[in-house]
Parts: sequence; C-alpha cells; structure tokens
Amino acid sequence: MHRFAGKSGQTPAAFAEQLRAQLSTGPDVAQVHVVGAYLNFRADIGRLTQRTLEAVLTRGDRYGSLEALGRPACVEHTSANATGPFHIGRVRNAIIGDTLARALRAAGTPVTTQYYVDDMGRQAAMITWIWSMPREQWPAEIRAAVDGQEVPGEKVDAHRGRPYPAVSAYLKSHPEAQAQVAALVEQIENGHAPSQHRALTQAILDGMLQSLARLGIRFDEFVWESDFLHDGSVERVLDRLHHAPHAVREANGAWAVDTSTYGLPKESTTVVVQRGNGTSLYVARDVAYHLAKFARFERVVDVLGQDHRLHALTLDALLAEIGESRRPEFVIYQDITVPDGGRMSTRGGSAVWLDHLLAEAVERARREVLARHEDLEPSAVDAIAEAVGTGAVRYHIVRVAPEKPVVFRWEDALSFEGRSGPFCQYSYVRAVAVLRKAEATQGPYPFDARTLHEADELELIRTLARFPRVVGSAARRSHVHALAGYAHDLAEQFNRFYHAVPVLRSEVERPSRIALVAAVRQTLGNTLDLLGITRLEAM
RNA sequence: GGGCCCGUAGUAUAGCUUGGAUAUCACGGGGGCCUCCGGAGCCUCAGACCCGGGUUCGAAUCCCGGCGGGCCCGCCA
Repeated sequence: MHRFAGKSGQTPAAFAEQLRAQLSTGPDVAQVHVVGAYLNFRADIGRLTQRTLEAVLTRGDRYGSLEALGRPACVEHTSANATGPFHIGRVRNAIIGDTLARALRAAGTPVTTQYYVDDMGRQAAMITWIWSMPREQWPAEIRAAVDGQEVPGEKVDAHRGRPYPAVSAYLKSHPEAQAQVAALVEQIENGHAPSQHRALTQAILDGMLQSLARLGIRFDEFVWESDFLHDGSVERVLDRLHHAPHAVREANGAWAVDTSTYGLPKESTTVVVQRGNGTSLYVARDVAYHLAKFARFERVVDVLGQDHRLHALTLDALLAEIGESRRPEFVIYQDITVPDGGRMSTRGGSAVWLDHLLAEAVERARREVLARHEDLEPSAVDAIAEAVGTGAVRYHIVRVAPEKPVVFRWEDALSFEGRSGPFCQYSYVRAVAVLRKAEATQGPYPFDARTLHEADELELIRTLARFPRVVGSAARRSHVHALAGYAHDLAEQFNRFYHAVPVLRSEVERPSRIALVAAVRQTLGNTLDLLGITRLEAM
C-alpha cells in the first residue's frame, strides 16, 4: 500500500480508501474495509464454516492429505551405528525423519524410509573384536567396566554395547589391539568378515529398533553398507572418481579429489576416497549408496546431524565430479546437549539412554493415570501410560525447529502440561468424551453453519481450516515442528471453545456443535497421526 | 585460523523463506474459576526481538560488521 501510494502521490490511507471503492465482494469475501493504511478483507464466515466442516467430515482420516501423487521419495534417517543403545541425541534424527516421512506422505509423496546400516567401519569392528574373544581373555580394564553391570534379561543392545566405551578407551593406549581391529576392518572390507560380525551388528540393531518401535518409528528398508562393496558398485564409483576432473593420485597410491572449486572450506578441499592399500573410504561408499537411491527415487532426502554438514557438501562435490547431476536434499538438525555443556556421547558416559527416558516417562504417566482412575484394568493402565509417556517424549523432541539446538532437561522432557504431547492427547480424549456422552461417536453429523457464530466457535473453525496448509508447508519446508505447534494450537482453541460454549446443553445449536466437536476429533487425530502420537479414547 | 548453524521476557519457544498493524505459546511468578459436557483444563496481570551500522515510508525478519554459544575442518564413520 505504502509503495503504491508513493508512486501515485497520495497518502497511503487515501490510496487504500480509493482502492477499496474499486473492489467488489465475491462469494468468499463478504466485506472489505479500510483501517489506516491497510485493507482488511473479511471472509464470508458462514461459507468458511460450511466448507471446512464438510471437508473434515467427508474426508475423515484423509483430511489434510493431498490426493495428487508426487514423485517417489526416499527418506534416509537415523542410521545410527550399532554400537549400543540409543541415546536421546540420536533419537532427534529418528523423530524428525519419521515425522517428515509422515508429512511427505500426507502431502502426496510416496515415501520409502531407509536405515543405512554401517557394518564396515572401525566402530563395528570394535564390537566384533571384543565379542569374538572369550570373556576370560578380555583385557582387565574392559572386563572391569562390564562386570557387575549386567542385568539378567537386559536388552541385547545394552548388553552387547556395554564394553564399547571401555574398548574405545583401551585402544587409545594399546597399539597392538589397535592393529588387531585394523586387521579386522581390512578383512571386513575384503569380504572376509568373521562369521559372527553381521549377526552382532544385526542383534544390536534389533535392540535399538525395539526402542524406536515404542515411539512408532519403523523403517521400510535396511541398507547395509557392505553390500555396495560386494556388488561391485563401490569399485565402479572409485573408477569414475579416478577419472574425475579433479582426481589426484597421492605418492603412496591413494586417490583423492580436489574439491576446492566447489566452495568447500579451505584445508579440507582434498578429499581422500581410496587409501594407499586400495580400500575405500566412507564418502566413496556413500556415493555408491546415493547412486543406488537415485536409480529408484526421484527425490532423495537425508536427515543428518549438524556434524555431518561438511560430509554432505563433500558428497555433493563428489557427485558433481563423476558427472551425476542429481543431489540429495539435506535436512540438518542441531545436536541435543546436556546441561553442563557437553555433547551427548556414548563413549564419554554423558548419554541419556532413550530406554531410560521412556521408562521414566511411562512410569510417570502411570502414576498420573492411577491418580485419576481407581477402577481401570491393569492392562488399560499400561496401554494409556505407554501412549502418554512415549507421546510426551516424541512431542518434546519434535516441537523445536530442527536448526535450533536443544538442551536436554529431565523436568522439561517429562512435562505433561502446557505445550506437550499429553496436552494434545487430553484434548482429543475430551472431544471423544463429549461425542460419547452425546451418543454420537459415529457420523453422520448434520449441521447448520448459520448456528455457529460464537467467537470461540469461529476461531476454532479457522484453526481447522488451516490444517491442510500446515501439512503442505511442513512437508515442503521440512518444518516438522510446525505440526507440533499446530496440534497445540488446535487443542488449545478447542479447550477455549469447550469452556466457553455449551455443547450438550445447547438447544438449536446442539447438532452443529456436535459436528464441530467431531471435526476437532478428526483433525486433531490426524495431526497426532502425523506426529506419531497415539490417539487415546480415555486417559 | 577457515566454514556452517544458532542468539526473541527469569526459563523455554513461534514468527524470519515472501519486511507491514498491538511479536505466538508454554513453564515459572501475581490474581481468579470445579452443585455445570473430563481441572493433564480455563480466565486474567506483569515480563522479551544480543550489540552497532546499512537498505526501506517501515526491520525480529533483508545486507554488512561485532559479540556470545554450538558443530565441522582424519588415508574415521
């Protein structure tokens, strides 16, 4: 307004008034009026109500989803090394990745999720090194770190991962052990891994996946790094890299690529892709992995911690070097840190285990449930506590924008009030309870839009109408935290409506208000689905 | 040293892509609300855009420079 007013030589307010006079109202725009230098358009609220409730109630679980099928996409996320239990630093990747996959599917993109299993590096070799030895032969330092810590029946990832920090420390001061691990790495690379190697990786992985499954996180496919070696694709990548425009042969026979023309930081422009002894490096194998993804998917999305940012740039550069024009899309998130200023580390002992966090959350949820209900079946209490506890954890981690750092605090992670998963679940339960009492848990829900005109009703309808745009924007911009924000907005607006406007005790408005509550149940439920949080009928 | 990311009330966050009206929401703090559809709730009060320049009629938002915090810079993954 100001810009155009300047050109036409009028004051902004006069210009706005003149413009308003030339505008006519249409089917969706009931009024246009001037406030200072601004034009306000007022929607035909009856029409908005009519369309929104119709859309929600007829589309049901598909409200907010797009019908049009987009290009098939692969979302790779989590991909944590199988060296022990999940800690909550790693789980941010899983929660962002899983939520993004759900949002993309709702936005019409067919998604395949992949977990890249690293069975090749030194870390995986360290696990095999220690567990291929009889316990009596373990170095005393390592045995000391494990003895007395084991719990009968503990999860396999906790069990097999326990010696890992001690092994890591031991190797630093024992070159002969280091040499053994290095020899193991070479055997694995040459396809002569000890027989139990893959099984150990798989076992720890299974334990980690059990924890993720409690959060509703599952994967469509598991891609093993070593497979790219054995099917020859790494060799083909290396061959292409040898002939790349900026390939460099080092004195000892190693191959590198000078990536300085790709805008990478100085002092890290020479990327070694193959060692002097002929074995490949991680980046080279990752190029092979991405070529395999490009062969099947039109969009390739990688969810990565910020410590992998340079790796992502390097990968782009190497793809360019071999003449590949396609690129992955990277979703980068910041680390979760612990309050005294450390990064969460398995080796350093500062990690908060996901299993520990889930156990605390579920236990706390159980106490809350028991305090509210005396006569519930134990199995019902268990189910509610599990849903509430895991929902709280998922919500707490997804609610912050990926690019913002998160400091982990127990009291925040276990909060069931305010901006939390349980708050959203509770509002859903409340909507269910109203419908149950109205004996209207099933449709149809006839309504008359003209009877809905309370301020809190209209605001609630506007919030419902916003949902499809929120889903689209979250998927397009990888802003999964916006879904958490929306769930809270909707739950909060519903609570306001609930306190301000009678539903069951109303007269002419009753059917319409019941339809509105049903629409809230549907939309809030759809949002919880996208967040991977369980819908509850009671809590 | 170089590169990338972040900086919003006591704490924690949204808004930044695409500049616009009184900056969102929560926790904590003050004051209220259960004979009334589920109080894990609702109402209400106080409280914030790191600093300095620039662009603009207008900057939390864009640009430049500081300061503070995180991460990365390996023939590891």
